[in-house]
Amino acid sequence: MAAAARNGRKISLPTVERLSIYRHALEELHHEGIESVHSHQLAALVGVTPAQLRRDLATFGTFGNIARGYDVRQMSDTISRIFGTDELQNLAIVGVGYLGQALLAYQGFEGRGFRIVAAFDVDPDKTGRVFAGRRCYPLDELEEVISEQAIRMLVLTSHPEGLQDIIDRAAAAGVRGFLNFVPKMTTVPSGCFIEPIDISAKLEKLSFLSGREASSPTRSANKP
Amino acid sequence: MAAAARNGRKISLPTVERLSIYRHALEELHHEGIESVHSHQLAALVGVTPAQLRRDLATFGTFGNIARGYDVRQMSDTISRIFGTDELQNLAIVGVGYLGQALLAYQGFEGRGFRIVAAFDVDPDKTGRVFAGRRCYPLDELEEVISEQAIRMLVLTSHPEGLQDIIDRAAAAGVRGFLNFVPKMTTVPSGCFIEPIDISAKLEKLSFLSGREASSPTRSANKP
DNA sequence: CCCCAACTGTGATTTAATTCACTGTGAAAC
DNA sequence: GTTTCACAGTGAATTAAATCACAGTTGGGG
Repeated sequence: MAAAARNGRKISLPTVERLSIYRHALEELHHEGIESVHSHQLAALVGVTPAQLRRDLATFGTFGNIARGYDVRQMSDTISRIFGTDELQNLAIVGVGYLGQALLAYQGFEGRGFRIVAAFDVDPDKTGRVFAGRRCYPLDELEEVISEQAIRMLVLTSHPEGLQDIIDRAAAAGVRGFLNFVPKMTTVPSGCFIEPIDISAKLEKLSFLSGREASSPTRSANKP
Repeated sequence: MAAAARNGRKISLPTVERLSIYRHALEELHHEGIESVHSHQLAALVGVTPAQLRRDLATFGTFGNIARGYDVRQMSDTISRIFGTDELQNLAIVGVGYLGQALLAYQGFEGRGFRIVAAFDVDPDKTGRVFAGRRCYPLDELEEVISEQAIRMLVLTSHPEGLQDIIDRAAAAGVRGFLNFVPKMTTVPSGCFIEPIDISAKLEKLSFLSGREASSPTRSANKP
């Protein structure tokens, strides 16, 4: 059965991160009309070893038919269920600058189980307006809108000032996850999670890797 | 001495990633006028253990004065040198959509050692125009501009179609690093590096973490 | 001038992640 | 029906990362 052992089992974060990659590859296979796939095929596609793929999946239960391999559709659905994205989750964006507007315009979230339902900003020129179909609220109404629209996660693209306060208020209002593009040190209350995305840091990593003269890469972002 | 052991030593990628965080915290300390810092102070600031911080730094040589701790300015400079961002590195953006324009408008890269000098797009309505001070070239001129402007890294925000071809051409023209926002499986020639940023994947991770009911987080993005 | 306190750098240890290697299974071939 | 083959799942082994714990050092205080 595909039922995942989601009770208090110890699940490593690297595994969860790879799950996203697997699911993405499975979606592509599904689009190509492929219905089942073997561990070594999928592993080659995403650049991991077959053993690791099998180990990752085994964390959540047993999926595969021995002779047919893994059912593409079923495995994709199961991963969605593990993520909790089998039903659309409501997000809001804090900070309607260039990046915020880019995210509001991005069409790819719904296919991954997320829906941006609101935006917030301090700028009175922006509040009240509608961006890509979503209303921009003043920050005063943060708690109210979070509660009304059942917002589970916040995407932070605002200015650094007052960021910590926004996080604390949102957490108190029931938000548990924060995706943070703002290069600023923050903390979240226990039970909440924050995932920083530091674009400059990624560039620094690339610069570091590129800089060492064509020596053996310790580990690359893809297969060597 | 602060001279780093940058000869063929084995350096773990997790360490390099934390270096970005350390440097960022050091910049903040520098702004506050603080000149030296002890491992336990800096460690607390960024959410790692003092031992890990010391171990990370020791990878690159020996920095610290035992009684004064680490010299903020010197250590920040040393990290820049390790990254190779002590001199500005030229970047170009491929794909001048919402995200591409947001990155072009972002003011924070120069302070981290990066300068966007050009943009590329397929759309004839965009090529020839200037976005936030940078010219947008047609993709035909990719090799030419890379070579003329000494572009070391590419930021990919285009449509998935033709992405692999762009990577291959850019790599042949001398680009060694790619920051990829496009949710598409790609490969790079050996000696090149690609760093994917999958925003939806980060949201999935957050959703997974939030979903498990307030149980002990296996590991969080910040200190527990 | 010498002792004390506190810190860095690092060998040793522990913990986590990955890979290896084999077992049992199920479908297909004959 | 039986044999064969290839694969999923998994304990065991290996490798990598993080933590512990201490030796050696340096500045400050008496």
